[in-house]
Amino acid sequence: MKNECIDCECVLRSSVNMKDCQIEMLDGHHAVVKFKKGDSIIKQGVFSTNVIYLRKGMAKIHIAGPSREQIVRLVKAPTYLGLPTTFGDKINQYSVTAVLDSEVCFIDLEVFKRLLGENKEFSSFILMELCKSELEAYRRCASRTQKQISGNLADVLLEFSENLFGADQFTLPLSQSDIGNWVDAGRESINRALSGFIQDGIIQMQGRQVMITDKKMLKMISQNG
Amino acid sequence: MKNECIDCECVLRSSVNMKDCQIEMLDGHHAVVKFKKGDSIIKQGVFSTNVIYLRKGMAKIHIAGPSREQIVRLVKAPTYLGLPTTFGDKINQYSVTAVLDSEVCFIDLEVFKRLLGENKEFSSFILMELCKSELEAYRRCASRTQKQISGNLADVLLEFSENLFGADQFTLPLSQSDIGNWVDAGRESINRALSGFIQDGIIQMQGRQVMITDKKMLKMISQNG
DNA sequence: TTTATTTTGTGAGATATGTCACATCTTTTT
DNA sequence: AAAAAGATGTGACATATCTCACAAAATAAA
Repeated sequence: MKNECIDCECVLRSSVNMKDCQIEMLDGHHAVVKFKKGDSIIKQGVFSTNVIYLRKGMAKIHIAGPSREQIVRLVKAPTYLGLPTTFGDKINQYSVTAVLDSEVCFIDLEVFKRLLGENKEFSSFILMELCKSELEAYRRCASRTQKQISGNLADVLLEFSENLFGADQFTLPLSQSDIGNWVDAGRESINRALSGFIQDGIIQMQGRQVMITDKKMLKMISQNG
Repeated sequence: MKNECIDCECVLRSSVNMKDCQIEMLDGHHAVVKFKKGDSIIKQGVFSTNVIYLRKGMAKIHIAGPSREQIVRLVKAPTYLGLPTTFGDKINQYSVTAVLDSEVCFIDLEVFKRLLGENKEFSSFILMELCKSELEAYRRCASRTQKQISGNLADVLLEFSENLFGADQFTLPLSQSDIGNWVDAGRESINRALSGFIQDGIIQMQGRQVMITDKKMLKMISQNG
């Protein structure tokens, strides 16, 4: 188990020069856990003293809204999760659920904080990540409310294709109902919009397998839809 | 001009032990500027090498959406602005416009970064701020889309009353049109909802002066509206 | 395999908001 | 002070989505 961290993307990913003693500190205070798709990784409202590093897989971040649970973001490994828990009361501020089989590293909060203090590169890396998240949140907010369903659905498909999977063919990790929840639309509306895309020859589907056949059109719809 | 920073909330606010040399560094690389309400403080798309500290006043953060400009947040002093500009290409990622007469401190980006690196307390303070922002963005996202107009309007009024002004009586710093833009509603709908509130004795208005007379009801509407 | 449970596919009607159209008022500019 | 620009009321109508209702598939559980 010793020196597991040295090879972990957790460290590499931050492209940070960790000192040996810092890596050892990590090694001594973490635990790697596997989650199957559908498993809950972080539960909103629960006390926690860990930062979570998603090593492999994909997860949805969802938060309790006034009337129902709402998906606010879909993330793929590698990435940190649960950072907002670090401040204040150590209560998880949102939930995270695996949407693909995933592997996760629990890092002790105190160790994480100490590392932030000791390693400038590391802390500036985390800072950048947070900036990007905030920006993304703003952008999505503006985008979602200004487009109608087909536009938002196009966005989702493009996000899968370009960011999450990096391929024109992929298997949807979310149900239509979840997609609807994510983009603020009803499940039925998503279904109809999806059917429309198939009809128009923009995508092909068999089960949850999606193949984008007319990406240009999809981008068109994403922009003016 | 020397040692202006020592008294500035900019430093106090971060409740950080700045070394004298660090404060001097700030002193040498900043500029205080006043903005009248309506003035643009940050323009999206423009190159910038400054972080901005809002010392006094209030401002709206807005971002270009696919079809129009969208207000994503309203902030009051004291707070930092434009942090996302720090990463990447130094292009402002959103716009900020004063909604009240404001006072702003432009801090050189490099100096700011150096400070982050040198002062752990400072960087962890900024980190916390970013975490909070991200969370707030998620919450608002979930909230806005799950409520209808009266609920969102109630939220806005409560936000003014509790967070922004800390009083039950205040002057709206935004036009109804802006409020609508902020909560994803048409100007007309906001107007009608506002009239409804007045009719129901929840608020009183004369011009943009608002007085909340039935806060309980307002909170009710905020929750189940 | 059989039985539950969760997803997906579609229709028809209800509705909260958006949109357009004007008529005041206010505030700013000239 | 006059003119121009912007902000606010308010009505009538159009419409994109939601909601409800059911049936068929697909998945998971027993």
